[in-house]
Amino acid sequence: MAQQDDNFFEKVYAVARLVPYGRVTSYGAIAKYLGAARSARMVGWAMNGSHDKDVPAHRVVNRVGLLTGKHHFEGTNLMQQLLESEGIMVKDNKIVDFEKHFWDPATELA
DNA sequence: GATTTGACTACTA
DNA sequence: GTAGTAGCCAAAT
Repeated sequence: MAQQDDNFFEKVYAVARLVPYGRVTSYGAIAKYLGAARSARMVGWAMNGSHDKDVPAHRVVNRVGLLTGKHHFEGTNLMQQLLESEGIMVKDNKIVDFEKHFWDPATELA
């Protein structure tokens, strides 16, 4: 059985896992890649269950690179710590040079 | 089956 | 420039 999973959630997880080390993406970018560009919220929703999956949700931020979902992590700085651990600079819960670290699946994966 | 919610995004005041 | 509201879509209650 292919693990493609037709579920919207699984698609989000799949893309999130494809995010390369030291890169980040936005909910809208993933949503767009899934064909639901206007369902950026769905991506975040899917992330709610990402804890059961090995999904690097810390690499997924909002369109401005703000760590909006950090509240959903265990610690208050866990998300930032993970990002900094990958060489990404985080300032005030926001990714520095977000554009440089931005990884768009629709562009990178095409 | 209808209502609420939700880790977003964009527009408008 | 900041703040608030509206629009989207899909899942959970």
